[in-house]
Amino acid sequence: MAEINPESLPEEKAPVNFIHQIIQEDIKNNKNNGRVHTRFPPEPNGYLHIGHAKSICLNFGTAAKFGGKCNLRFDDTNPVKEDTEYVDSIMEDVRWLGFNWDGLYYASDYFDTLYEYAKKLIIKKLAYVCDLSQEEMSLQRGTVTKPGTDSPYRNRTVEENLDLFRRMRAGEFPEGARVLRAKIDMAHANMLMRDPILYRIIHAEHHNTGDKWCIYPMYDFAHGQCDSIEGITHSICTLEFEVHRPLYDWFIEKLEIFAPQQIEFARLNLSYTVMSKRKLLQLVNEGHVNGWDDPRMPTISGLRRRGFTPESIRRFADVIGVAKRDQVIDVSLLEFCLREDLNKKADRLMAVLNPVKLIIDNYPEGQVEYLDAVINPEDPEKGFRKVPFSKELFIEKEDFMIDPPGKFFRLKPGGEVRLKYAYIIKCESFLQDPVTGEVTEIHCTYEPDTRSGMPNSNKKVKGTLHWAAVSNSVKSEVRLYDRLFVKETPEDVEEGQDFKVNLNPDSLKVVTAYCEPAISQYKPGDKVQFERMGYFCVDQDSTETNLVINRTTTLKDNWAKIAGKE
RNA sequence: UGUCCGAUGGUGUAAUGGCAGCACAAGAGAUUUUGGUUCUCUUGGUCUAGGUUCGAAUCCUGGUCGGACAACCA
Repeated sequence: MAEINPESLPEEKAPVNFIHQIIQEDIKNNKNNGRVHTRFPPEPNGYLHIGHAKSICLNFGTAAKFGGKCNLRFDDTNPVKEDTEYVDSIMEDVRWLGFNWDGLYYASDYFDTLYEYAKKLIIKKLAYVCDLSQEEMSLQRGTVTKPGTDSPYRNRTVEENLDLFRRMRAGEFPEGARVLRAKIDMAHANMLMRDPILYRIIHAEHHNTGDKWCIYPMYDFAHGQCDSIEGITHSICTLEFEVHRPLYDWFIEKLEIFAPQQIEFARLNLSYTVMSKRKLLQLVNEGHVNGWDDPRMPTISGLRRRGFTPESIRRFADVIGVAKRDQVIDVSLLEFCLREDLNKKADRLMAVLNPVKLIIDNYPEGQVEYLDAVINPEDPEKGFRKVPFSKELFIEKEDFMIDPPGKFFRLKPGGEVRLKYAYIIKCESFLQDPVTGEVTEIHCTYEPDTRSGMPNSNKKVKGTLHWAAVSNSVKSEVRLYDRLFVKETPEDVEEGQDFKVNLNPDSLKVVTAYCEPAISQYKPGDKVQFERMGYFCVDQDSTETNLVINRTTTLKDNWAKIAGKE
């Protein structure tokens, strides 16, 4: 059984996407005895990305919704591109997203059956061995507006075809020497029906079948039949396979086997990123990112490392919907789903990422107070943590301005702000670097009776700042990630350029942050909110002595908007 | 100059011949010891021209625009 996610289970009157409408109708008509069986069929030639997550949620979610089953099947028909590294990562990602497959299969599990299917077509005079070279075949295929011409090998006898095909399998011919083709119609308006290739010779080791085979079925000759063998009732796939459907149906009909129903939907596109495996591979290979799980990548493993939760991704998949028109989803919707989830779950902590020293002149030298701070205001049951407060603190440089604009309600000369969970302070003076003018030290006084919880703590001040004690903080390496591309559509480039010109040079900035001691209790993968700064997670690169933290995303920042307008 | 698919606010997605709704984004306000959260409100849409109908986003026809298809890739 595919795991049921109660949150994504639609309400009685919730809108139903067109695929679920079709399935509801099928169940009503008792098609397949009301059985619903889907599958997620990746090729193990790369890592899964957020686009795959949409498909995974759709397939597993559909099975769960209708009490059906969902398989995981690796469509591994091309040994030169595939690898067990990818198989492992795909299984990990699917599980992490929260799904459990019913059957785990490989297209290569069916190579024997597929071989028999091919022979059956030969016997039915519906397939032939063709000796044309790749170039010749491409020439004879015609174009979308011109019909192709028949291969001179099209009318070989059944016996000759059977013999040649057997010898292809036996390894008697070099790679590329011959192929097995379907005999359909070289003048068909659908190019895919112009005698497509069924089998080709590849003398390569397969990650699953080793050296058992030297001929491999084409995806088109494998995919539909694999679905059929597994009894898949609804083969949900992306739009580009719509033109393949007549071919799949042709195989099913001629082979006289169970007929799954293929339904196509629009693949996901996200603004400010690229989604094709080829481009992602390029980013990895050329070192623009640090591997498939780089937190800037739209891969599942990248999002996981960035600090996304499976819940937020499932919610996203639910919210974007399913339809047949091309969709480009604004990345802000993904961020919304993320914040919505993290806001409920993430423990609050204070950390200063861009520090400037603040000294409270009238606070006793050497004194340390341990103040109570709420762990998560959205989840009061989590209680409190202790934060050490003392005379010398760090605050964010951006929280102090010498001559601020009107709506700035942070710290300024002569101004008052609250230090969160602590006291109200007043800025008395500040020191500047004589050369750069940069503020190097801020001097304040505090009002002892304004500590949080004290009677006078209700005093109204405009701003509240987070802070960290100079001598009681944990230093950590914080990786500030931003979107990977500066352009909404990275592929949108001028003649002669490619998508990489739109790479964001500032997609990663590394800083040293001062964090309250409570950070030490969190382990790689744990998620927290640094108050006023954003959501962060502990990275796997952390060691005993060097804590590494990723910024998952900033908080929604209205001040940035106001400041930006001025 | 082919075949197939598609077209609803900025972005997505509903409405299945009967009041064009929802989410994100954007804008205004309230609350707030996170310029977060929460709450209230606002702006803004049926590609186009005909036809069928009492009534069309929905059905029909033409056009326009977008996408897919000519790998021994999937």
